[in-house]
Amino acid sequence: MSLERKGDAVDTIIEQWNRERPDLDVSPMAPIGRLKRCAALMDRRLDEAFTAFDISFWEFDVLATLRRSGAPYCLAPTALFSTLMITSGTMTHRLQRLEARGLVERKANPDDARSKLVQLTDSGLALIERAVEAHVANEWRILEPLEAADLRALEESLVKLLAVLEPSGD
Amino acid sequence: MSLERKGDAVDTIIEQWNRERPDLDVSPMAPIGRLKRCAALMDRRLDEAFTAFDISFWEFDVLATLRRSGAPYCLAPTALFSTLMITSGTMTHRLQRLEARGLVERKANPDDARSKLVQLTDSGLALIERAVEAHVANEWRILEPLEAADLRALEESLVKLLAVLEPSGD
DNA sequence: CCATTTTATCTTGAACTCAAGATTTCTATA
DNA sequence: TATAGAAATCTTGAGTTCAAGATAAAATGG
Repeated sequence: MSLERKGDAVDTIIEQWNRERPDLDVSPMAPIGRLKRCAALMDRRLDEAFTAFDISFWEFDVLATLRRSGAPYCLAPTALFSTLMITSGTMTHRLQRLEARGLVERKANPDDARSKLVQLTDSGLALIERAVEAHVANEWRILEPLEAADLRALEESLVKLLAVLEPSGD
Repeated sequence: MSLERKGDAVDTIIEQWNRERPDLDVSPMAPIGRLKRCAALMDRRLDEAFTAFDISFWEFDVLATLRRSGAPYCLAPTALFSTLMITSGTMTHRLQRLEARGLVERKANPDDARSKLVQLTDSGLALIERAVEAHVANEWRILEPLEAADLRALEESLVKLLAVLEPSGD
């Protein structure tokens, strides 16, 4: 039951605060600090799959959003940057890069002249089809060391945390 | 037992992939996607506490690392950027900013002329003492909607995930 | 004690991001 | 149908980050 756990980086931080500021109860730093650290380490692991395709995380994100929207793999910029949690300016920049690489193309929106739709090119589609396979395989590999029960518990915990954090919970 | 859960953003993404690429088992996207999304949303919430002190997240991070190292609140740059998971170049830039704001100062290292130690100024110390209090209070506030048992479960899950991701597990 | 290697840090240049403001087009309504 | 307000996007400028290379000092092995 009470297995001794070797302290990780977050344990060290909390011990330091307890020594320096015993007046503060910093226990929320445990889940929050680990969340941040897990996310940072996870990003690095995920990036490894993308470099094999010469794309970065954000390029994958945009292409994958278009791909999973279904044929004809075409969305308005607003739909993209809302989903991706980035600003419109960042979206403009990303689209320029992707268009320059020939992975997406812009076309007039017949219903709204304010926007130019973004569509996967054949080349972009071919790339994302292979990249997403490698990405998912990589995710399986990363999580493989976790016991099935632990993975389920993690999933369940994150569902509850996300529900608390989602803007809809304002 | 089987309460219906309203789908979140990650559920939508997984449903899309299942429709578009039924050949792929994308179930690892559930925990990984939520981890990323939780981390992004958490960052925003944490930032709110810092803006009240006119500092950004990275400024807090550096000052806090110095503060919790204990008196005399003085570390070598390498110790700082290793802890903070950033490159040396980024550290140089951050230190220049913090020094310009009068929150840290540089002093010769008597034991190693290659490094100039970084130390909190009185002003920097005063700032971080107040900022960390606000930060911890904010963390309590953010997690407060979670049931105690759920918080414990989350904590436990993240410990296990972090153990899998930490570089020591190479 | 000298040459080599390692360590610590800084410099440089490019990339990515955001906030705020500008532009163009749509929408509702008087 | 004008017109004000809303919406979609782009532009601009500044800030943050990293990778790679430069520099200086320390440690190591004869």
